[in-house]
Amino acid sequence: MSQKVMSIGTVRDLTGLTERQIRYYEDRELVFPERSPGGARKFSFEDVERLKEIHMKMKDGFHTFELRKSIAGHQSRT
Amino acid sequence: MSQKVMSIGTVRDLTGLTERQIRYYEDRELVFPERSPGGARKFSFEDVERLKEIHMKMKDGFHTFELRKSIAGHQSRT
DNA sequence: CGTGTAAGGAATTCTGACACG
DNA sequence: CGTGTAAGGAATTCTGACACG
Repeated sequence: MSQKVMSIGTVRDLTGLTERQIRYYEDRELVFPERSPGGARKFSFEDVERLKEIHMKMKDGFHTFELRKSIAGHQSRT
Repeated sequence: MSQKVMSIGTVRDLTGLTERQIRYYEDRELVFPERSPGGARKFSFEDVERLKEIHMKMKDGFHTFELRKSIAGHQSRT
């Protein structure tokens, strides 16, 4: 489940988020997809769950910098 | 694990097969990937395992039409 | 039969920017 | 701050065909 295998379009379909939101959450260091040789983002099922969780918190009024702490602990940025 | 989420390039990397082989095995009805709106194949982790199994059998001298029976039973073509 | 390859096209994804608030 | 969008380019995938054996 932690294997990075899906492209952003698949993640969009699975989470219901827009590509823009997914890229932004990555920019805010809330998720850490890998990259294909060509530069395309690759996400895992865990990332999908994490993104769903992030979005719910956002709807509850949290900001990205706050979530970076509360949801932290999954993976660092090795 | 049965969710169709990876594109053929990812499957290529995970199985070590060539895209040509993967497409051929689909043509021979040994795996049944879904399609994205644009026509791109989408595979599941189960498909990846299945493809590895297929390739091992092939190396043992089996032909695709023989494998369609022996490995059958996973999924039909609904 | 199973697989390689060149060919041309179409869909996918990427980044940086401007916008609004 | 979080997200939408138009812009241009690059990487990915698709199909049908010719090839060899």
